Amino acid sequence: MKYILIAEIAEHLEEEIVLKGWVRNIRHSGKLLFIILRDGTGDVQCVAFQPELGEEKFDQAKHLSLESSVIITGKVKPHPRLEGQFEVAVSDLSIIQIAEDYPIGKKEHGADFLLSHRHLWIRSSKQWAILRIRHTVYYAICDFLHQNHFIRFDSPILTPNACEGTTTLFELQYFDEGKAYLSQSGQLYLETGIMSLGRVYDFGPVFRAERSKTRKHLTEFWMMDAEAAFIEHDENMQLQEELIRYVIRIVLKERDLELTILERDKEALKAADAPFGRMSHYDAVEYLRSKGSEITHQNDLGAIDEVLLTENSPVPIFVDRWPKEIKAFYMKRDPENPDLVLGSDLIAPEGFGEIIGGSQREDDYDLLLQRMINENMPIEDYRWFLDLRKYGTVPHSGFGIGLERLVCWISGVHHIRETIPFPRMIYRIYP
RNA sequence: UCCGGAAUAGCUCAACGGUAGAGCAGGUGGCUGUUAACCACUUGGUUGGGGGUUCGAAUCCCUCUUCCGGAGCCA
Repeated sequence: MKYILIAEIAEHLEEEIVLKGWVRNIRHSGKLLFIILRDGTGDVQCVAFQPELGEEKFDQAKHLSLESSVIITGKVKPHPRLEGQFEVAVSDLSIIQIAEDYPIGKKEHGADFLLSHRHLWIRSSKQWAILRIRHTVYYAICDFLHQNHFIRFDSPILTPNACEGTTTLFELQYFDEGKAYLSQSGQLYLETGIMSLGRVYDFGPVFRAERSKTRKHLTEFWMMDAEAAFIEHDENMQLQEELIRYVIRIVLKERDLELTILERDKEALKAADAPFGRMSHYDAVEYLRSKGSEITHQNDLGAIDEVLLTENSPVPIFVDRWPKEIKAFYMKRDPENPDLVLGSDLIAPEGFGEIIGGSQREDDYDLLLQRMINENMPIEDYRWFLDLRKYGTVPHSGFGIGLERLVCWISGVHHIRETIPFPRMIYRIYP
């Protein structure tokens, strides 16, 4: 008898097969018994009929609890009521383990309880769907970058300095070498990579010890940083747009069931696969003020501003050419206005907010050094970074995507904590 | 860090100064097509900790703890 995955069940219609998995739900009605079996690749209803399975096995099956692990043998049939679906007529059943009382019930639970049981919560169908979309977003990003000649270049997680001096770092003692820090971004290391490989990206966990407490923040999250030589500001935004639209198309194509489980508005997602909006920070501020925001030309966009900006836009919007005071030291000044930098944020629609930050980088040694001195950065620690501007400097640009934020927007999930297997937040590190 | 809210059965909640209760989960039984199945019966409580007011506190007051929502910072 052939052991198959539920994902492959359509290929085995009218065949006797073996499934191995867990009991998602069980109901019985006299001599009939329905088991919703899940095996990680999908769910299928298995139907046992007492006269066919035998009294002893049927009685055992009746006492299966939620999440018990079982091996089911049976014949694949079309579902009598649900078009295009299948069910399994059970001919044999063996129990691996009867699960103890499963803490996560069929009715609703609170956030605290679910987060404390995250190791079990991930089995629930919505969580299953989100994690599968996360996987697809991850590999679609890598696939797009590979097609565009980007080489994976893993930047270190243990670093001697802050990449962007402003935000808070997790600190640890590194043997006898003094303090080390968990990386907030691999970007500065990526800039070294392009001088060897032309186009590079990294993808890994980064850490922010900010005491942020919102549905958009994690202290440990996965970031993809891409960096490319000879790509300038406008091409940089173009590349980001193509990447995001590619990811949307792949998710719509390969994760339709998961989007349905999550009740994601697929039409809204489809509508985002169209040319993105572009707006300078100056124009964005003017627009927001006309809508009643109190933002000024020296401010970053607040949470309400991000919602206001995109509320009538089906597509994400780039906001670029920011005042240099509110952006990082490494961003290149705007040749048309020395008070601005060639940085861009990509703001996702549907009230979601920022998903990408990118910029053309300062490639002139003297201007970069001056900027670092102005920010009181420890120049000696960044000798290696400044060296890049001494030995064959070139115009170059890059951007960083927060994986969980992208997954959150694409899957239409309310809180970022559901988009990573084990979220790390200011007041939570278990499990 | 700041502002707001919450904590009662395993879970989700009710009771708002006078005998702690429901639904779900668990248990037992019933039902040949169920879809968070249904029906009947049933187990289950130091009302987050400490202190106070009161004849009497889950309920009012103080305090601590934990969590949730939002802001700022950012991806």
